[in-house]
Amino acid sequence: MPELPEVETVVRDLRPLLEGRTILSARQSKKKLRRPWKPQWSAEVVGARVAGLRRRGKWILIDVASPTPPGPPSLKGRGEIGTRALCERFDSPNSDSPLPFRAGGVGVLRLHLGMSGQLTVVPKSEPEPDHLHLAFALDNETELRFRDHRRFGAAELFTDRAKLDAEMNAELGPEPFGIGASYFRDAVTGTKRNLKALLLDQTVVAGVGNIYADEALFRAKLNPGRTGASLSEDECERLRVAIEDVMTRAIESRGSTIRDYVGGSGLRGGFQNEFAVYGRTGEPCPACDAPIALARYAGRSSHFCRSCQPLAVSRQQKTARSRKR
DNA sequence: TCGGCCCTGGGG
DNA sequence: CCCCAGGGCCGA
Repeated sequence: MPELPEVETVVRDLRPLLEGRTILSARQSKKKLRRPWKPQWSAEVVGARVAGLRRRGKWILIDVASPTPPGPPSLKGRGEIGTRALCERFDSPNSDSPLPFRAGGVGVLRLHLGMSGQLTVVPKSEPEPDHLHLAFALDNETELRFRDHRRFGAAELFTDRAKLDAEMNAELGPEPFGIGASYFRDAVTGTKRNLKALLLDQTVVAGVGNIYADEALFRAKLNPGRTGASLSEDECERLRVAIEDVMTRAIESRGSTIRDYVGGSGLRGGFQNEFAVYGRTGEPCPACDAPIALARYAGRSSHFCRSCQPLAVSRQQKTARSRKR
């Protein structure tokens, strides 16, 4: 489901709700995610303070100050948490004594929303939804909930932040904002893969998924089936700008909600109302009224305008060009 | 480099 | 029943 704009919206929503808060207890469902949360991680994060929220590509990164290992003995090796003693010990608003964190100890909670993940902060009184996988209590009234009905998501805890960042930078390309023009041109023209596959490849640019690949290709007036190697320098630049542009606009609209997606406080996105091509098969192209076409590239549905995004330069265009010269 | 697969649920 | 879905991994 969620691509970069949706994940960014979740992070922005949750930042003020989570930063500085202490995780008081944790519980998890029995069903496994694609990358499952290990029960021992619950014990490790309880008592930890949320130091910050970040996004890298489609990944959500929650930096937490590690709980102290010596802590209360009852904490160790417990999968099930949530005792009153913990609440009182760590959440006393009057206590300004520093929490017993290991010096310099930092961990990162890394989440991926897969196709159907939702990460929200809600009142505990809200009825528990289906497919809830993880819940972290923040105080007596509020909890952070991660649900994912298709279970393609991921929730993991890493202890070495620098190592995790290095690993992610090795696996992911640059963020779509301010991509170097020469980097992008080389990445595109150096392969015979088609443009749709290129945009979906997280090592080329991080964060683009099926919706925004189609929308960016429409804005750049490029056919998803074109090979990277076939692009001119000018076309590469159009695509680079289109990606940045569509991502920026989508974030401004709080992402797109088609089925499941909600932001960190449960709000739906709004960019689905601005789709030019995605999910609009057969409807008129916003630029030329030709019906939007549907084809399959890189195993994914691809929506585009055959007239605005021609696969090959048409005879008419060739003629027009030669006349110009 | 590509299809198949991991899941659940909704719609035709 | 069939096919489809904002993603990504793994094996031919």
